Amino acid sequence: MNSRDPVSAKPSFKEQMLAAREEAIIQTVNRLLAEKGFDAMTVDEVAADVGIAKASLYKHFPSKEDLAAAAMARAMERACDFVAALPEDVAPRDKLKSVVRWTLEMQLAGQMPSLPSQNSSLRAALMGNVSYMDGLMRVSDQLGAWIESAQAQGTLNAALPPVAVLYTLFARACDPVVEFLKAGGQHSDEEIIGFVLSTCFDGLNSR
Amino acid sequence: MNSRDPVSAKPSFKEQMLAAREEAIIQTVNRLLAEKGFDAMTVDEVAADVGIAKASLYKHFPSKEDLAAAAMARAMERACDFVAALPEDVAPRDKLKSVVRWTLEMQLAGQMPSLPSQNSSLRAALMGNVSYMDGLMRVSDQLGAWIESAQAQGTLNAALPPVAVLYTLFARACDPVVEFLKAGGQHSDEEIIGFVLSTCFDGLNSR
DNA sequence: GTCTATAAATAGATAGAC
DNA sequence: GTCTATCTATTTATAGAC
Repeated sequence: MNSRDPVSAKPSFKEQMLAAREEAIIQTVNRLLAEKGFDAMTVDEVAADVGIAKASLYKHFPSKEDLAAAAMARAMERACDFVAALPEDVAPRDKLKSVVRWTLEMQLAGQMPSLPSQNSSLRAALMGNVSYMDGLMRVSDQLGAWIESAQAQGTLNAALPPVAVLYTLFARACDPVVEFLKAGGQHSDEEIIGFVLSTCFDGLNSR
Repeated sequence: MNSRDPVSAKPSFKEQMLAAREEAIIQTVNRLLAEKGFDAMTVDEVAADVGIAKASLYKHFPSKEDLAAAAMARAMERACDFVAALPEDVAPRDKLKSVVRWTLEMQLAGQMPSLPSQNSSLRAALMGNVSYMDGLMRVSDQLGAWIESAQAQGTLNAALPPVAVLYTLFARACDPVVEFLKAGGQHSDEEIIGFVLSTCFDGLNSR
């Protein structure tokens, strides 16, 4: 159990410093992605914000796309953790609601990164990031299972294909309505969350 | 009634050619904005697509932002026309539904331009474009009136602030769910429209 | 690994002839 | 107004010393 056994070895001080720096980088990227988006974010800016030279940044991540992918992977990990930590005894529909609420809270806190879905080089970097893909699959599988349960229980509209429901829930994580209502300044964060949750699950129609 | 009377004058051949060229430019920009978004669209590309030199493009529009704003203004005009052409005898809620359906059809046809909401220079160009601002106000006013009517009639959830409803409807015009479902290839355009309309107005919950 | 300095490429915008 | 050619700034990425 030493440095010759990389699996169980306790990380050395150097390794811890390295990990801490990468963590700082990812957090900065995460914030910038949430603030201004992928295209407007520059690598110079990231380096300056972290407080290291740009060349050092490229020792950790080989490209801007990989930088963004790492941040998305981290966000997906957090989503995974949240999903896994939900109490068992809650109805599947309410679990889905909790997840949406969580994504809305992240957005309002300026901590939800989002990427342009059209960029192909970015898609390649995302699909090449095993951590991201793993998290995405796990979250999708879990949400998909809850969706089907809720539809079987009659609490979720069974006329909708589960995948359409899944996409609709994912889309709430980058819903422009949140930022617009926030920019309006007329409503508290909790009110905004209530409105979006209501339109999402209850719809616009009167009941 | 000649060239000295610019208000009522019949446009000269030269003016018609100019207008036609600008129309071609705007249509190209519209398509590129729908395909790849503002950041990925380059001015070189626009010029090449239209078939003129880049410098010529800049004689018509002073910047890339103005180019995009012109395309958005045109799209807003079309929205205005559609809204104005809706039959009077339809219930307000169904008029709103028709408008959303129209935006979904535009998206599926690859003709709905969309801009990043974070870019500030872009916002300035948009707000400086009187045609766009005029169309935006007219559409917003009309939709707002229908929203309040529908809430008064009890067909739309009156617990939601009208502005939240308005934003939710606007957001459907750039809903990523549409492109994801389209990319999935499992559903027809009409099915996709049905799903999105259902989630928007009926919500995800079972009824 | 971190730094300074620089390369290499791209893209928005313009000069000046016609 | 349209063109070719060019400018200028920005940005991703790297070379090479320490």
